[in-house]
Amino acid sequence: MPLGHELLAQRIQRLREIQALGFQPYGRRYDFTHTIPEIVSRYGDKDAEELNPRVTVRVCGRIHTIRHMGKAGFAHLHQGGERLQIYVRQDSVPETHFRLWRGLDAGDIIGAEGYLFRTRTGELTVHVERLEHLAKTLLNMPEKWHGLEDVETRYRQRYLDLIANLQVRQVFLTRSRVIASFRRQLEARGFLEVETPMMQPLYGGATARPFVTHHNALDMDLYLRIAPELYLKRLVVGGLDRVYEINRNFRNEGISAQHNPEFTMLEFYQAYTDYRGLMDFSEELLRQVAVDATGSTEVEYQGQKLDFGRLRRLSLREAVLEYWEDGERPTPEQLTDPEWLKWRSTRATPGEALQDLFERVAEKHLIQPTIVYDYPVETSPLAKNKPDEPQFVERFEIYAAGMEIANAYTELNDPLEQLRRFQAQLRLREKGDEEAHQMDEDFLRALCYGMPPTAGEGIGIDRLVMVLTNCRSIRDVILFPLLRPEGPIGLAERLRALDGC
RNA sequence: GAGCCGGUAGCUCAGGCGGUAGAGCAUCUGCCUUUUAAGCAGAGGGUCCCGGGUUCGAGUCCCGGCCGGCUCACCA
Repeated sequence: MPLGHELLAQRIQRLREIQALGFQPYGRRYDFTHTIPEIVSRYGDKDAEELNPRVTVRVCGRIHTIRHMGKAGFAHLHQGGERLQIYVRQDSVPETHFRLWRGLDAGDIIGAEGYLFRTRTGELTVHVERLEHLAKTLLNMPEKWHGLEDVETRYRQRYLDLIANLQVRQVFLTRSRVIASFRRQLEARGFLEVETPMMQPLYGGATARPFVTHHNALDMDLYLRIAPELYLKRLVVGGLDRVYEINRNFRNEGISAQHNPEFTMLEFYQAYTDYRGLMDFSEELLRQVAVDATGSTEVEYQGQKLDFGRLRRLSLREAVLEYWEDGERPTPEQLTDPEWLKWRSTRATPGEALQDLFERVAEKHLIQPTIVYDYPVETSPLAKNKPDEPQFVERFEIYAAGMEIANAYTELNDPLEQLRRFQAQLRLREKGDEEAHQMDEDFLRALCYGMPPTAGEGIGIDRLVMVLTNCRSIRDVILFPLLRPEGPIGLAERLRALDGC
């Protein structure tokens, strides 16, 4: 009989023993007096005298380690990312409670009532007088020393990863603080949080291939959104001058350490400002997010110090010139010369070639948080032209750790120019570019009613969290990253065999 | 999609040139009333990812597949 089965049989047997002792293997509510983090912060620095007269507490948590020693024993309970030791001795608890204690396993969730004391080695510990059983583990916990290291298991069974690896909990707490910080800051500046369609009859707002789904009752195909942009701008037309949305985008493209098919984006739009205004705003936002998430504007990423205290700013063309490596550095004029660009990229238009050049030459060097501004019009179908250089648009991206983490621009609000841009996209589409924009005539109609001058920005939450938590892979900041199915697990069958259900 | 690396006990990992599969933790039994990677004595536990092939013999060599990681490509 394989161990997995034998162990499961033992644990199932133990359920009956717990019941026979008058406890419930899966208990009901437990009215604790303190969480374990509360105990630690309140009594963690109290010495033995300060714990007299006795402080009685009721605590609960999951057993992580358990040390049985004949007629007594110790265990560490975990709750809320903190741990607390409990001490159970035969002559301090009712007999059935001690028998319950003898049958407890690492992984079980229990409640313990007793008084606080310091052990010989000085560790704050609950001297238990009553136990309660709250949940039985039927499966073995990962090893106490190494924890759960298998990357695949960590992603597939994130619950186990969270139990075994406390740092993982920290990453997701930080992620939550990042999002809360954005909400707080946007709220404070009068931004309204909205929700726009995730299922869209036309997709747009970014260059990407969509997921397609189908609505049965309406018998129509729908696209999972690749961006909320066109809906958010409709709202600005409608007079919601400051709106934002934090939600998932879906892009049917490759998976990598920086790409998950669904990812979380903050998009916000502010009327009556432009991309220069958003540069200043972004700087403030990111500085405060870094502080709220990590306590400092400086964070360490893969051995390098990144400073969100101030964002460096340089134009896309300056970035290409600065990081040029191969052969003779081009002149600024050459970077806008279609003939020169044609020979330096396989892309069809001068603007695409220039951006291609930027991505190849400069992107990987942009380690410190940096604003890169003024992008070619060909790659930015929704952004407003620069008045003095119409082949460029008022657009910037923010880079950190060599990754693009934000994209912003002065929004194109001229419907006639928008129509021309859509037509240019349609021509690309006809040439087989699946990522080119579709014509969205309702969006065009909205612009025809007049959209105030507006600037908008999207910030990739996952990537920003990677940088702030020193994670190398986007899968480490997404609780359940997309994986191929693992195949049959076989647990249901084993449980059925053991329980006869 | 391509290249490289990996998959061995519940977990973390060893297994030299092909010869009946190992450790620590966990589990079970006994001892142990302030331990903390508790300790001591004993025991059980394996579809070596799956399927073919070579061989007297395959965890090991070859081919195909599955799953994952990394690096590219694409992308944010």
